[in-house]
This record gives sequence, C-alpha cells and structure tokens, in this order.
Amino acid sequence: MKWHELGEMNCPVARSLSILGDRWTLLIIRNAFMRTRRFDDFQKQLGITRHLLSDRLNRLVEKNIFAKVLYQEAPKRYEYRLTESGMALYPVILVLTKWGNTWLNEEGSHPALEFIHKPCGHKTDPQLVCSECGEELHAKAMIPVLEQAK
Amino acid sequence: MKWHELGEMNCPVARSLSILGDRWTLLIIRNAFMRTRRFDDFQKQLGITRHLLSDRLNRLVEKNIFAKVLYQEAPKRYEYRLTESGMALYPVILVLTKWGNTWLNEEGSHPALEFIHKPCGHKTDPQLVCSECGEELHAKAMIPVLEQAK
DNA sequence: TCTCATAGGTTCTAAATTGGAACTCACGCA
DNA sequence: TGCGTGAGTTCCAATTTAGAACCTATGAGA
Repeated sequence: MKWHELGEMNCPVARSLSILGDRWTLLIIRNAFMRTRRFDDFQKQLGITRHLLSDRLNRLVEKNIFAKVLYQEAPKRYEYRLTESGMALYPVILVLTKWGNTWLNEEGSHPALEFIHKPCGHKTDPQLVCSECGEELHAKAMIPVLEQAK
Repeated sequence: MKWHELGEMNCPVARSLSILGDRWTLLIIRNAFMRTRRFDDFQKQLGITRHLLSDRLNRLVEKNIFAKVLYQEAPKRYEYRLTESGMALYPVILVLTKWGNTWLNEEGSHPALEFIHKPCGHKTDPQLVCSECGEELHAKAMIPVLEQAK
C-alpha cells in the first residue's frame, strides 16, 4: 500500500497520520507552538534541510494546518501561523511530551519538561479524562463505535 | 541532521518521535490496541510490506514497547504484546483519533469513530485536563519549565 | 510418502524519499 | 558596487520503502 492511499482510509488515526506521520511534521508543529513562524527560524531550530522544510510547510498549508500570512510587502515575505485545526493539535504535542518524559528518560539523563498551568498556577500533569464522568481513560475501559455521519 | 541523532535530543517530543515518528509505527500500535498480536495479522490488516513490518516490530521490541512472547513451542512462534510503556501510548492514539474525527472528515465523508466509556456507560469525548484544577488545557495557558532531574 | 497449508520471516530489485550543499532572487543598505 | 537577509529551488548521492519471490519448520491430508 502506498502512503497517500492511507489518507482516504476509514480510520481517523490513519487519516491523521497521513498528514502527521513522518519524522519532521510534528516537530515543526511543536516549534510553531513555541511561537516560531518563519522559514529560517524553523530551519535553524530543527536542523532540517531547507528542501524538506519547504515541502512540509507547503503540505501543511495545503492541509489547512498552517496559514501563510504576509508580514512584509517588499520584498513579499510570508510567515506560517497555526490555524484553528493546527491549534487543535496541542493535545498531540502534550501527550507526546508526557510519554517521552515518563518513558524515555533513563535515570534522569535529560531534564524533564514540565508545565505550569497559568489559570491555576500549579505544575500540571496532563490527564486524558472522560467528558462525562471525569475519570482517566484507559484502553481497556473503552468500547469503539462507528457512527454513521449525518 | 540525521534522524537517529534526534533520539538523544533534550526535547521529549523529539525523543518520542525518534521512535514513533514514521508512517507505520503508530498504526501498528493502534492495531495492537485492537488486540492484534501476530505478524501475519498486522501485515494483512495494515497492508504494510513484510520487510518493513519485521523491521518496525524489532525496533519496537528493542525500545521496550512490544514484548515478544512465545505462544507455541514447535515450531517456535512468538507474538507481540504491548508492554507497560506501550500501553501508556493509548492517549496518543486517542488524541489522534479525536483530531482526525474532528478536522479530517469533510462533510461526514467517513463514519466517525466514537467511544463508550465502560465504567460510566456514556459516549465519551476525551479531554486533556489539568491534574490540579481539572480545566481543559490549551497552548496559551501553559508555561513550559525545564526541571533538572534528581 | 508426497504435497499443501501455516506462521514468520529474509532476500532481491526498482522506485521514492531524504540529506547536504550550492545556487537563485528581490530587495535594503553603506 | 558589493554585502546581507529571507525564502526558497536545484542538484546529486545516500537511505528508505514497495512489491514480489523465496526460505524454514512443522503438521495435516491423500
């Protein structure tokens, strides 16, 4: 199966990964959440080749995750800003951060990246909970259901 | 920068993606959460080439995300089961599911994949909340802090 | 005994993707 | 006139992936 075919699959994970599932895309988005917006900044921060960065940014604009915004008239220069659907990827970044901190940090070989939640002022541990009962969600407690679209 | 160098970076997202950041790995893990355990089943369900599947499964065993468990003596046959750190990837799958359902399903072109939360019996919308105050987490409300490991 | 079927791979070649470096272009400035 | 900046594009070599065929051990059936 070729890769682009996955984008049309009936599984939302496959469709998400048809956009996000490569070595660089989520790192670009991570940096966008850290306020990076310009080509050269992404390139220097990530060490990605200019070639690939160009390709990935275009793809993400096409998929409506970034918007290309003019910030200078002459010469015309654009920056890349997260759209609403791009901002909606924040949970993906947070969850990957938590997993990496927890499981890929042998005997504290790296400093842990933690977060303070501004509204409450505390150091927070992001938890994935049920919208109905508030309990933390685990694989074994979930029953998947396919809902026919309206 | 070559890819394997990212695994040693000081960013938990980069370290996570050095394992998970390719076209197939998270799909393999998704299927593992749907109780797939054997080589041929993964291969048939995903349409991945046997070559790559073999490579990815070995890599995931090496990274302690799958454990290779003997399930038949003669001839010796192994199956791949999620370890504790593999099970901890469930939030990643869930969050990708939610994002794909919400943002990659133009005018209901696909049935939405939803979940019933067994303990409370309701259809659930997974939410990422603060462990301290219970509010939903958004990028703008978070202040990252590097904690030196003990 | 011979042949198939099963499970879990490995090997091969061709095609596609990536990495790295150099080059381009349109300015603004000294 | 030449230099610096931002945002790419072009080229070639190296790596990775796709697709198909092959291999191995065992058990079942004719």
